[in-house]
Amino acid sequence: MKKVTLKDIAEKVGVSKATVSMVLNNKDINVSESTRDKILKTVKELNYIPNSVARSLSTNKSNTIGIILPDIENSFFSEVARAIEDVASSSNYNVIFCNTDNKKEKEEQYIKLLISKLVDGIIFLTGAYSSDNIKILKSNNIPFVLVDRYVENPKEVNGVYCLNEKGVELGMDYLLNKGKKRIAFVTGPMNLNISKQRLQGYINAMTKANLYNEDFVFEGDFTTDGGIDLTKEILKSNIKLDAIFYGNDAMALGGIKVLIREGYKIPEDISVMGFDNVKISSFIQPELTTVSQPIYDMGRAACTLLIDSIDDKTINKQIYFQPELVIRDTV
Amino acid sequence: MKKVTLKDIAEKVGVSKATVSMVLNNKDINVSESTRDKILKTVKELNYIPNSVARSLSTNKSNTIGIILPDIENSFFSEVARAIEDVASSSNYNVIFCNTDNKKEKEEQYIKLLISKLVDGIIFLTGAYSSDNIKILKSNNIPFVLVDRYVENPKEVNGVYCLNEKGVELGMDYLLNKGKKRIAFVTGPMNLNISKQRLQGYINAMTKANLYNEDFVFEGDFTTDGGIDLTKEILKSNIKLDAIFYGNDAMALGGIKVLIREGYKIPEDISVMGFDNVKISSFIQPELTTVSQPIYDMGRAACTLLIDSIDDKTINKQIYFQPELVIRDTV
DNA sequence: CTGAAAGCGCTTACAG
DNA sequence: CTGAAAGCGCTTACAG
Repeated sequence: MKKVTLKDIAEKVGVSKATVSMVLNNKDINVSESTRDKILKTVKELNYIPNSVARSLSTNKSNTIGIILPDIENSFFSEVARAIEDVASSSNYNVIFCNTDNKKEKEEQYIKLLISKLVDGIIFLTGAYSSDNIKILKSNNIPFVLVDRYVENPKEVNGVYCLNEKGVELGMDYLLNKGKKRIAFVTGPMNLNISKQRLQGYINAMTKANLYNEDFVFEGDFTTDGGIDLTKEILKSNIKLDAIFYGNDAMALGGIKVLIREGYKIPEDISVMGFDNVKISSFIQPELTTVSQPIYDMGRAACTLLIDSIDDKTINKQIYFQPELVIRDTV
Repeated sequence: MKKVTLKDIAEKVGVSKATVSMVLNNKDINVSESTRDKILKTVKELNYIPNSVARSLSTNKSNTIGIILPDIENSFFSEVARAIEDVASSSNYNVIFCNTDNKKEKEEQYIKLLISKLVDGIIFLTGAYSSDNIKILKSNNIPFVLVDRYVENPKEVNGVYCLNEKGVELGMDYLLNKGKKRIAFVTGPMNLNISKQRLQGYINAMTKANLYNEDFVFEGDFTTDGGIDLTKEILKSNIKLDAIFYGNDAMALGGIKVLIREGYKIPEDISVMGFDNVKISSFIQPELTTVSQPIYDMGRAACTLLIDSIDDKTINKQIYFQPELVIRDTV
């Protein structure tokens, strides 16, 4: 059973491939009604599915985009991925996803693979603090947009970000207003810009309140398991604390678990604040008070920006989203 | 800045494109050391990235597979997706993912799109109870494997499944042994085979124990929000219950939330059992007692089976995984 | 209103 | 050990 091609249907109808191609691509201003109808009918009859690889080769456009992210299992990234696929598919793009586990080498490998597959653009959530891979993207002249995490010179690349520093300040204001003084902060991996920004928000607020003490800062890794381990350490250190502000929800989830297990009442004995507003954060009990990033919107904006950028390669834009305080039960 | 092609590097080295192609594809048994070295050097120098679309057109192989699933945001599916991408990428395949929201039309649309992109195979997690789309796959002679959810005639297609009926029986035995008698069961959407199988496990166990009462069965939808709504209804119905067995963890999460909010102590006042052993189920407090499907392993097996099937289109195999009881804190 | 022909960038027999 | 040529299935000027 051979695949049916343009040629087959051209022959059957008795026209040239060019004509068939034109009607299939809606460039049929110059094709008579009758031949168009015949062509369309035959396409149905033979169940013709165009070979878009061949199409890509001649048009130099694949109608697929790539998304490079640390781990699709992480609900932050899967929400971004969903948003991206939603707008991509409504603009007739498919999306290839790639898990890097924050490894620079994997990122590089995937970038090259995607370029070789002629993807029309790439959405890049980098976990490696390095601009080498950005250079590869640039030198290959492929449209791309960064999301959430950026490296040097953000002004020179398309990007979608959240105002992390401000977000943490928002959360801190709330904590401070509630009378919390001894507030610990658990950072993300410190090679990531977003970790630095969030920590900066904490430092700003604590300094302003004359409460800053660097012993209250703990370096985490943005994972739930990391949140568990670090919280155990914090408890062991015997520092008396009013609240713990986790640099993201994943760590806060781990933290809450340890706290409850150790007999702490939340928020009576200790308050907990997260960051991200991942879906699960409202599924747990007590529901997590957190700072929300508009994750889905950010993904959507990224994909829209990418597609604009594919259509007009000169675009170079940065979009900043506002974080918001989400008051629930843990403070 | 034009892209560099095979021709460019052939010209620069002073050989034919054929020769370059051969060394790049490791079919260079017949190429002299010296020309091979020269070629490899030039490839590096010019930063040559092969155009794999052109390659696909002549080899009729794209080295990409498609995965069609209801929603990548659902952690069950994102875990499967991660497993698939892991084995795919280690075998040099990329993966395109498609969200269908359980809509048959979307499934069909994506299948056709993927076929037109010449994907080498498709992993299909269908949410629609219909074999029409399976027929399209078959008639196009494209390798595919079903995961988790199947339709008619499973013997005729590649598939990876979990023994759902047995899994629920496992959970029921545990509940029954703990002396629970008034056990409610919340099903998934009843048009899915997996929902029927899980319900059947419940019916088997209850009937055997002489405890079956159809008033204890509630039809859910596998979502957390659905779990919330349904649990409220169950409480309102005033049926006295020892335990609720939810057809999947997502619904159990919603259920636990409602129960706690309404003042029930788990497991003292009422026990809760889930199904899936999704990652979050151990992040909540109390940790969910559930029946685990080996999700990651199932994804990995599916992708391995798909690749085997791509290499040898005659393969037709069904793999069944054993569920396991995971005892934690909610029973 | 329609067709012939070149081209996209590869791979693969085949010939020498 | 290497090259010339055909072919994969489309699209796109160009000509008429």
